[in-house]
Amino acid sequence: MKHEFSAIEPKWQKKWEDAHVFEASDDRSKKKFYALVEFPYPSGAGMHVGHIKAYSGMEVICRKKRMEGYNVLFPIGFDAYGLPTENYAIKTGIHPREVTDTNIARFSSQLKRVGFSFDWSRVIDTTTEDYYRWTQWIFLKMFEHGLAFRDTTLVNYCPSCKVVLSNEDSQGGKCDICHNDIIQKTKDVWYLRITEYADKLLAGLEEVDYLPNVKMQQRNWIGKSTGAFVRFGLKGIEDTLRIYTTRPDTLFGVTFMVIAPEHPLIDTYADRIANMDAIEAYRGECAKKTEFERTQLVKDKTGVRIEGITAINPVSGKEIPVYISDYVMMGYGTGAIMAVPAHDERDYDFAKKFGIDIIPVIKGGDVDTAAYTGDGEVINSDFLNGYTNKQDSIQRMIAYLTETGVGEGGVQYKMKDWAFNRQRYWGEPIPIVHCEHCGMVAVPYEELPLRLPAMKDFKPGEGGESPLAALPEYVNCKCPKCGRDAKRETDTMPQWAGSSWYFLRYIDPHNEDALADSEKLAYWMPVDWYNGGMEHVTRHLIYSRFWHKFLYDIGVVPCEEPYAKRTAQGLILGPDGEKMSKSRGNVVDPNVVVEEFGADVLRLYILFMGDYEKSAPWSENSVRGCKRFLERVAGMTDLCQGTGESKLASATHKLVKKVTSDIDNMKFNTAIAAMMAYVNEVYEAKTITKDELSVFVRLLDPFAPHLCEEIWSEFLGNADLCAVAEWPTYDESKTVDAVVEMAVQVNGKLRATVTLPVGSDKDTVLAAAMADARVSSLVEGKTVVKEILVPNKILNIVVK
RNA sequence: GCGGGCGUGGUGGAACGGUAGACACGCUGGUCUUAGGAACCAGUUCCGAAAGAGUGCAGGUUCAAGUCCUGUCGCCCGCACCA
Repeated sequence: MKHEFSAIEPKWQKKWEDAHVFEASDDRSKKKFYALVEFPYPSGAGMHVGHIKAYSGMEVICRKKRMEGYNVLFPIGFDAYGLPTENYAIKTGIHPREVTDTNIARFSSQLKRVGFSFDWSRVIDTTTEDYYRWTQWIFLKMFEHGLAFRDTTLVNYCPSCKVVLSNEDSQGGKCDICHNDIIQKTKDVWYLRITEYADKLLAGLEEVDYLPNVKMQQRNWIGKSTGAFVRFGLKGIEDTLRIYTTRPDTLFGVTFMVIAPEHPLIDTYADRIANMDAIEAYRGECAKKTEFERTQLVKDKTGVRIEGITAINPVSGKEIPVYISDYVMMGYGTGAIMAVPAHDERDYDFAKKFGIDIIPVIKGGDVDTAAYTGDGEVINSDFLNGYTNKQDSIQRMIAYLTETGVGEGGVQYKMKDWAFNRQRYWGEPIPIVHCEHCGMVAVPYEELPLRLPAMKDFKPGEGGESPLAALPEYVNCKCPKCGRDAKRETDTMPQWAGSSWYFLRYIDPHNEDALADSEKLAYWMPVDWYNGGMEHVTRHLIYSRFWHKFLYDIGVVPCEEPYAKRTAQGLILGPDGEKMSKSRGNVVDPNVVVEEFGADVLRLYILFMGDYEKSAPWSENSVRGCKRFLERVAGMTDLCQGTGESKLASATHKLVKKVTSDIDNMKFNTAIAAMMAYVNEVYEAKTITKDELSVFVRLLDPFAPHLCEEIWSEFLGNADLCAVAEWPTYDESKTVDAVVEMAVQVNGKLRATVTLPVGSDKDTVLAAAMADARVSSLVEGKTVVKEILVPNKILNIVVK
């Protein structure tokens, strides 16, 4: 048989579709397997080989699970709201609705050409009314529970995209969409109170099976620290300066304090400050720097002493100076710190530069040369002297602070509340009405969806307001509560909204009464296995866990964690070993590969490249190797000699065992390598039985399903599709050969190999070993100290 | 700076502490071809006639180390003036 992929691939794709074999059933008596991949953003650039890799792993696992009899849910959809589409629409004048529909059609056909076994009957588009209706519903539930709120604070703002960004979207000080510098701006924005779930998000990580570095990155992002809040008195002022510290045990070592340039203390007491000019000048300099610059310029400490404000150490009563410096951030803790130069490197640098006292309060180290951050006995600290255990002294100090009313224990998170609104058109409208009399009022649930109005000109306003603000018929409305004239919120939700719950909608995508039926949710949730990219770990993955936990708390979903297991695929690099990008011109288009080599080859090669979780460069030559392999597979039909005994019996059982366990462990590359080796054996033996070929075809089917269907049905004559055939099983006792080749070592060095029956005892192996001239010459005349036998593997003779 | 991971042929990469380099690419030679960037066959870690050496480097544990331990160098990723 020849492998004519261009003829057979569309044929089998049609048969799969007609037979509905990949549609999950709601037959709840069957064991379920819910596999999820990150649904694509349907950009104008089309699919990327990276998409194919991201889906191929779960694809193989799902095809195998189906053959093993599971009720498999393997859905796909489109995360279609967002700035790239809107920007493209503005540039070309084509409406984002039209752009989105075109792109979704293109993506769908590309995915189908690769032969992915998605359940197309459940496809989702986050921009459709019957979908975003529920996105808005969840938002209103959060609003109802006080988790969606407005606040005026310093926010990340992208001047180029003209939108407020969340912390997650401004990592590294760059806008996630356009990669330009972001700036800090005070603005009135919508927040989702994700910090309220910080502890739950941390605790939940203990329960789930995620890759270790995924857990680590999330823990890091949440950034929980424990310590204490302390209020320092201010000399001559009836007010206090509140700070956060993780080291309350060093309070006696405080010799100055530092507040962030934006700290409100300065404006509040401006009239008392003698050197306001110098301070204003410094603040001006800081405001010019981006957050990124401020955190990168670590080398040199700068700052200005605030003359006229003196703090009082609440435990020692000492008077201490207060500085402003940009090494303290307004966004973390209270925006003010107590500085202990003896035991903190940053404070040490600052103290050295400004000539401030350095008082050691922990024994060990030498404050003349460097800050000592290690542990040791507490000194110079009154009632705390003599403590040697850090935790004990911290607890003692917190107890003291609490008793005296100047402080208390507390925790801090690096994670911030989620800035949730975007001043843009192409997103879910926020279903809130602003009423002069009632304040912010939710649009009634029964009025959802609040439709995104059709608009011709949706360029963002120059003043940074949403395009929807220019639409009086949308803005002007009646207050749902009092019925008087009111105005609609005109901002929309960020791109991450729709993707925060999409895995729930797949379970019941056409439900009009609820986001999904609760019995169906109980059956399908949680997602058994979720595979996606590492770049989403501190964005989508954390956002969706938050939404899910909220939905659990209000009784909508049956489990606390949405994803039982999370893995991640590595990148496909360009042939030059660099990250694929348009500007480098090293992007490989999956369409071109399918065109030239076929979908089976593309799928197979992507999984054969190397470890699935690691990055690897594209190599067209290796693609050819995979093509050659599939041609040899097709050619095996010419070697197939009916039934009967075969030399390949144990090889076949071994292969079933190997491929089965390798797929479960995402070791696709070694599974494929084992199948290649098997095919090489078949060609060497020049024969394979029908039964063996039938086993082999089913093992290869998840990787190269089109060719396997062809052999399965056209050559082997099976009536049913290979896609629903039974996964082969193996007999452990038949995976062992009658004879094995064993290594013989003398003093740990390989000297010979001997071929012996399986299970040969030590004496037999020894006798065979000594029959070897080389071994016997090395052993003769020496004392044998011991002989170590690893059955069926190795014999090591130790001589002196 | 802190945390995590990784260093194996010309290349991508295999190796429950047990015959290092599976599988594939590339390369070399051959067969068949008008031709081949097609197909097939043989060879391919290094040096060598043999002995030998060999998983970044230096030690250690072990009968046995790519694998475990210590140190060191290099690369990658995450976090980062987080108090």
